[in-house]
Amino acid sequence: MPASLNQIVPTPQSNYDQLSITEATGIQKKLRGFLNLDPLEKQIRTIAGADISLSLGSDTVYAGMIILSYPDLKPVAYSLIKSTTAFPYVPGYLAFREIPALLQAYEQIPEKPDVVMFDGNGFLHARRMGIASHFGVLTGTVTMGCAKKKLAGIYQEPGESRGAYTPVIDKGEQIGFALRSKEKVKPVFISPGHNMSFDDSMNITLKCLNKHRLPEPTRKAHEYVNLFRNGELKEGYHEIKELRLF
DNA sequence: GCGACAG
DNA sequence: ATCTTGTCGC
Repeated sequence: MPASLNQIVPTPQSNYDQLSITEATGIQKKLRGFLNLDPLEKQIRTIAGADISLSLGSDTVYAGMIILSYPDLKPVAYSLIKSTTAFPYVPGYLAFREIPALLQAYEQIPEKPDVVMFDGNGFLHARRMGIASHFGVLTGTVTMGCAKKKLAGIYQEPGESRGAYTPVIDKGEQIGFALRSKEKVKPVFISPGHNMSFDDSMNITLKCLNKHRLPEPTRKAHEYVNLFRNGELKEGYHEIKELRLF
């Protein structure tokens, strides 16, 4: 992580497991000062989905990031890492439980993706520092969040048609969107993580939707980490061979 | 004190 | 998140 940040937050890999909630809150408040939500200027060529798979009653975590071409959304590579976590799941502090392993998965990717979409929130957080924003500030990358449940704020139910969305507001400030990603399903919650705007997060998400409720990046990430946990995929970085029909 | 509460 | 079978509905 950037040298300037190394002075104010502990190294995720070695020190997140031992933090108290009070200390974790302090770190989130410090990181918040580095958050940038300016519009994304460069064009997107690849987007990654990040997720974790866990076994019940085990501290082992199967983390992974799957890279897709954009806007084609074809899987081109994936990075898998088996690790452990000691920090418990506490609403509002998901980053401290999942980021150490996700950082390992990210670091072993030779050609970094232009955007990383997390299975969780970014700005849509009580202290505006959900896992997507936390990871983004730590690594200086472009990130966003897509959660299956609301973490904070209030919102009006979006229209029933696919693509309808409403703002999620907290303390008079917009912190994200509630999006009907598919007809007749509960909405998903979208928010920018770091180095992109609210509009960017919504536009990117809409381009990543197909027939499913979850956008392709996180849907594929979830699929891959589960295959990894079941032993059907191996740890490490792997490129997906282009399927040639002749 | 009460309700909410990502994965 | 994960544990689990069938089942209801588009």
